[in-house]
Amino acid sequence: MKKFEAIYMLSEIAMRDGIYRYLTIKTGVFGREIGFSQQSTSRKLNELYSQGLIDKVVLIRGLKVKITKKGIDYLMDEIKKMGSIEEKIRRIIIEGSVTSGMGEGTYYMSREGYIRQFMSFFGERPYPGTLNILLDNEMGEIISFLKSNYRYRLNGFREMERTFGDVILHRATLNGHPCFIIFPERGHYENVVEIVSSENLRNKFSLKDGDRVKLEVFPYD
Amino acid sequence: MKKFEAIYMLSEIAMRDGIYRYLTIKTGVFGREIGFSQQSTSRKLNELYSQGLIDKVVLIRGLKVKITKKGIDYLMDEIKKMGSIEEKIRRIIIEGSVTSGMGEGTYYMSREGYIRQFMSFFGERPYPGTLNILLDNEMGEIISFLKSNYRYRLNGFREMERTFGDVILHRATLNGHPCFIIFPERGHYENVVEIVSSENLRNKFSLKDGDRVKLEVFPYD
DNA sequence: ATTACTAATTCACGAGTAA
DNA sequence: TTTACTCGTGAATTAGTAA
Repeated sequence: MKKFEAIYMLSEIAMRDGIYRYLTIKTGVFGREIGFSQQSTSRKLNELYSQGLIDKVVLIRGLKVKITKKGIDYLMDEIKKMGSIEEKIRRIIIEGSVTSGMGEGTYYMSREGYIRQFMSFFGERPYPGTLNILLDNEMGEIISFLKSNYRYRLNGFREMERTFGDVILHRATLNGHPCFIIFPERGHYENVVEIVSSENLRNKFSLKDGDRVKLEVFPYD
Repeated sequence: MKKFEAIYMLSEIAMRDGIYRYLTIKTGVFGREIGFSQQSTSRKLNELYSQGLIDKVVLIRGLKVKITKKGIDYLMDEIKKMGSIEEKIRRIIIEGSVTSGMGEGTYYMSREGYIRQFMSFFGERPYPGTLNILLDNEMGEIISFLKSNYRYRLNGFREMERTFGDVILHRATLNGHPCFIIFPERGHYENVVEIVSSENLRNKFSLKDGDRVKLEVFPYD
């Protein structure tokens, strides 16, 4: 039996609380639940048993199984692996360098229409200006991911005959400092992202154009 | 392809950073790494592609793959499942009722030989007495697990012609209050566990014999 | 050189059934 | 009744190649 299949079997037993105490099952019923025939389930459980991953006692009707220490270790390994994958998913690391432009972003982030929504999400008032980061090449993929998979979005509005579009926001850190990364929902095909924070990050970190920075974006937070 | 196999494939891609950016692979090499032939790997990747779980572009030599949003969601589901299993593994819940006996345990936990080791592990001095809990039936399995899978162990010693044996310790909580559960390494076949804490738990919670309590044991902490 | 098709092979699956 | 064995069947795998 392939390792990932053993993990699947063990996790199905674990979810039914067969970890520290015996779980009573019938190969027929259990098999139907996990997608195998009675015979295959019996065979697979015996295989797990002979690998020392589960304890198994045959009863008059049915059997009781329990994951062994070795089985728990086996599961724990897989859990750790999944944990490291979760980290990769939850924390996107992108690098780039500071570029000039407190222009357009500043104008945008001083519109009360956006600020009100921003404050209702995060409870803090953004510094009325953005820090622009020119991303290293090949980061465009990530931008397009962040544009279509977001948690926070500021609705657009009209103000004095001008239309302001929807804006997408992600929690992020710049050199470890909490901030937000924003994109206009439409347009924006360049390799530049804008950073918003309650502070003036350019001053706070004494950033000059061309300085390297590390951004971590948290699309699931 | 079975779901758990798709998860396996996706996690192998994820671990190679094929999450937000394209990962360049060759079906032959990648296949060897993950335990399949070149042909099977090609077939499986195409299957993932037709299920919308990965993006895939064939290059002149090799191909580039990237997990899609759908694939990430798929992985995230599995990660959550593993997280819930981890909880079950790390937190063993047992219930029982208070029983009398500040006797033997008290004598033991006032021996400096044990106290010194206890303090070097946990930095606190145990109250010189134990609270005994009679476990509900069928908990014996768990005791035997905790006896053989421990993190903390106090070495035995000789004192005034008497031999004190090794003692096994686990972090735990009693009704949510941090404490320790102890067993003598040898003997102890009853259905009773002893609880040690820096405080007198019986007084703190006004426990009388027969009162129901909930214990959580953390064998991995 | 590398993917992916086709064909040969294997081995996993489940029906039937003994225990 | 339910497990688990035997065995026929077919799906999955890989070897051989075409593209």
